Amino acid sequence: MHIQSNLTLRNDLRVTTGPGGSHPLPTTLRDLFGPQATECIEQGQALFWQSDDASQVFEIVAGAFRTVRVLSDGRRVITGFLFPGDIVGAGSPDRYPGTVEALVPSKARRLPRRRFEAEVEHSHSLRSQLVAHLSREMSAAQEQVVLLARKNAEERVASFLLSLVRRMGRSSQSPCIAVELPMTRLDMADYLGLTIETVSRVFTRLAKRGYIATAARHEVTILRPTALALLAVDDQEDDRDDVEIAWAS
Amino acid sequence: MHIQSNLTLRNDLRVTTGPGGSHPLPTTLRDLFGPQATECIEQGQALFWQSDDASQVFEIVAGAFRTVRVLSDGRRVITGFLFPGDIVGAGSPDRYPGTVEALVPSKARRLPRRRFEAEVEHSHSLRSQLVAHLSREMSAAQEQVVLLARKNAEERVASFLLSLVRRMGRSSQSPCIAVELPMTRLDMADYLGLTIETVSRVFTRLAKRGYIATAARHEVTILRPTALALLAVDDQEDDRDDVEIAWAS
DNA sequence: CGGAGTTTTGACTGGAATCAACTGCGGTGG
DNA sequence: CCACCGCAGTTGATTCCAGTCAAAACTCCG
Repeated sequence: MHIQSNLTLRNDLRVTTGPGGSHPLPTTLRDLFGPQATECIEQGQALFWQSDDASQVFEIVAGAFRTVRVLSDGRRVITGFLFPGDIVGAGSPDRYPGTVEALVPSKARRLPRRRFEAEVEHSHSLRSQLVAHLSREMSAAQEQVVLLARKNAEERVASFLLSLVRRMGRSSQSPCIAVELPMTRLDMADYLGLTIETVSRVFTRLAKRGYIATAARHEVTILRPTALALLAVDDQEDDRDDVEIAWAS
Repeated sequence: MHIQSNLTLRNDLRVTTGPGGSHPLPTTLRDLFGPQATECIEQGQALFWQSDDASQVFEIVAGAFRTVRVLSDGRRVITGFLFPGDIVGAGSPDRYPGTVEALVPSKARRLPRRRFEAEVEHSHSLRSQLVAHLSREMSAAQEQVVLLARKNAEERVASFLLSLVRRMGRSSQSPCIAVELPMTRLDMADYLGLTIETVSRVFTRLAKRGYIATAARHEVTILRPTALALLAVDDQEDDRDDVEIAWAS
């Protein structure tokens, strides 16, 4: 029951403006989106809505997104943020579990779910990548559960900032790290299970203590990463043994 | 293309807990564990520990388990409970994300992960079941995120009780439902992001209002399921279209 | 400059945590 | 049998962290 449709699926659409260049064979999940057209999503626009038929899988190409759930009485929860390279919709065979909205003008590619699944079906490597992908999503969700169940406001914000650093990757290995915050304070609050006021207060408190500096509205500089990591508690306990903490007063 | 017809398998219970029925072909993930020996795990004993090499996959046969994470300073979080029929360890290719401990004397079967993966590799049907399984785990985790981020103590307890009813299955369709609680108040508290005292207070409050009755220590009767469902808010918003809101005063 | 939306700051409130005492129950053994 | 213990759970008094309400300050626009 093998179908050697790799060639037919790739068609002969040229890869347009992709940062990746040529794609001889889909060796990663991302590569599957190579031939797809890049769509522009303006700020606030949704990629898809909660409970929609999950008929498409998306790759984020540029910008940033939030995944939103809303309770019947209006309470809002953001279950995650999406950044370039992320794939969304792969783990929901039925309905999308939340609405995905662009935080800033963004770009994405889409693939019909049947195409995505067919491709994954053909390749052992892609299959294990998919499982690994779902596993990573799961452990992120569990980390969030720990944060919401047992961390206080400061610990939540500290964990959040560090997770952003980890995902966006620190460019230089300088002691201070600049982090872009494409989301608003409200988005952070709804992600961290806090209010906008509490998030704001924690930011100023951390700034006064010299842990961070809030340059522009949507940018934070982390001045003392190790101190912040202490605040964040066990933030995803890697068994790193290079703990080496700087006890600067 | 041949994509359809992989959804034909219904996930839920067929003849389970039968003492060693015949297993002609593994058609469900559970069937894979059929030939394995059933191990007895006594109360408090762990099936595996957080950060252990995830070299085994388990099927819960009898009893009940909790999945525990502990922060460095001792704060405890229970990320989930496991009941007969559940499969655990399938979604963690690397390390187990938490410690799984028996709440009561329990039984389980184990399969080496390589065997599990090899079997799944052979069968298209098992593969899609695995994805469905991971997807269900994911949506449970997200439901927990919503609960922890935005629900108050009463709503959390109400949601919890209803989720137990949903999982254990109401035996009779009588208006009142007896639910067994194999876990202690502390377990519930650590699952719901509350303290033991708050859980206790909410139980008595719900009992005084006639929503539930606490018969024995480890048993609750739900007297008014629909009232409790209202309290639980949007508890996993099925897209029921019989919304029909009563705008009483 | 003005106006709307976002963020910050302040005063006060409230719900859950904390601290502490008590109850009830099951087991154990005198 | 019952006195004793220990544990799980309940109840009460008080505290405190984050929420709420309100207003001011800042930004980004035209």
